[in-house]
Amino acid sequence: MVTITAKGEARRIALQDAVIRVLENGGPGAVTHRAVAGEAGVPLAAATYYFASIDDLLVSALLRVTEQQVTLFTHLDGRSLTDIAVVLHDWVYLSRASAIAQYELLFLAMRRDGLRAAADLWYRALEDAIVPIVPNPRHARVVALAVDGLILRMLWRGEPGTVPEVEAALRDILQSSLGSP
Amino acid sequence: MVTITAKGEARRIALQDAVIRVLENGGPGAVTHRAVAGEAGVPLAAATYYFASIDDLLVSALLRVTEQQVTLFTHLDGRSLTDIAVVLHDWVYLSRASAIAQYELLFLAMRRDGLRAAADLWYRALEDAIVPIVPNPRHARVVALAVDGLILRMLWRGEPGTVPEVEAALRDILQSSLGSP
DNA sequence: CGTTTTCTGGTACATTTGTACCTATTTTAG
DNA sequence: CTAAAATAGGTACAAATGTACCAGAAAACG
Repeated sequence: MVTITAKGEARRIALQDAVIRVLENGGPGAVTHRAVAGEAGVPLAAATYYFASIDDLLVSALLRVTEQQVTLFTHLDGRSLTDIAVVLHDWVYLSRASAIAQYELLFLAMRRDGLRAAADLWYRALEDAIVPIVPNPRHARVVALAVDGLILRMLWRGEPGTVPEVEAALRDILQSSLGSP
Repeated sequence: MVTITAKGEARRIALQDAVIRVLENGGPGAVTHRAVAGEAGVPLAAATYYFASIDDLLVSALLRVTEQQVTLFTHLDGRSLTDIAVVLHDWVYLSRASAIAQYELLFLAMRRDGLRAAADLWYRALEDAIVPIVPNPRHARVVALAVDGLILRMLWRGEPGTVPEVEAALRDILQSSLGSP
């Protein structure tokens, strides 16, 4: 019978989180069984025990951050623009490792079919979070594209760097498609 | 005295191009001296001779695609929207390796200072190509963000996949900021 | 209780990697 | 033409990596 112990699950999660941290520091190339095990503070065999291949490790860890971000974005329904700016700002700058890992996922998904579903989830969540704010679906799509580009720019340049600046950028993006609200 | 032979330069370029192809197939992790040398059809020692470290190889190859793309985008000045759509479409789908490498560059630039300048070049070229089309600078910034997001989506999803569809997407993006042309 | 499965932690090994080194050969400069 | 520099191509080796294996501890379960 297949039983899942709580302790085992905790270690699995610890390993997934370690992958994210390794990803932030050294990029996808640095994600090795040994590096992840060391980061998680578990012996090497634990990493190979819970995740047979290095791919399992990547897929699992990146599915995890995707889930986290999807829930983060789906809870933005009735929020104000300032609240959204705070969420975006905190995600990019305070959870930078997750944010970077998230986009590394998108690129891995270009090559690995196992990640397609996760990447799709991300795109859908982004659009779903925007649709209630921008009723016109065609405009919503454009806004989603611009927000995607904005996140990339924040990750790379560090600007806009403050919550008010992020809010201003979001306002600029939305204003261009709010001619008929 | 430092002399640069034409033959040597040709091999250097062949190696840079090989990096791009390896990057497309296997991602950054697959870029090894041996893989690149094999892809370029030169012995291993040639790769280590022209590029001391693997980092030199990456930086050099990615600077190359950046240059190519920058010249591609800066020549769009007076072109029609259809022409721009063709350029974008062909770049993403026909030079897919270059396009992917280009974005891998942006991610590597998050971690390596040696790539900051190249990544900056790319962002600047994208904005400079848009400014003549969208006079209002604030709107131009939003359009640049949306185009960036559009490229990402094309790379990942393969849609919009045809030139007319790309043109339609561009038109949607521009329309939102063309209230006063 | 015992036993069956799950987990732990350690070690070993073949493979791949970066890199250094060496000797011919070709190209350039004077 | 000659000497020097640049390039070519081969090989060797230490380090790192994925992965398999094993014996013992802990937990689950009848």
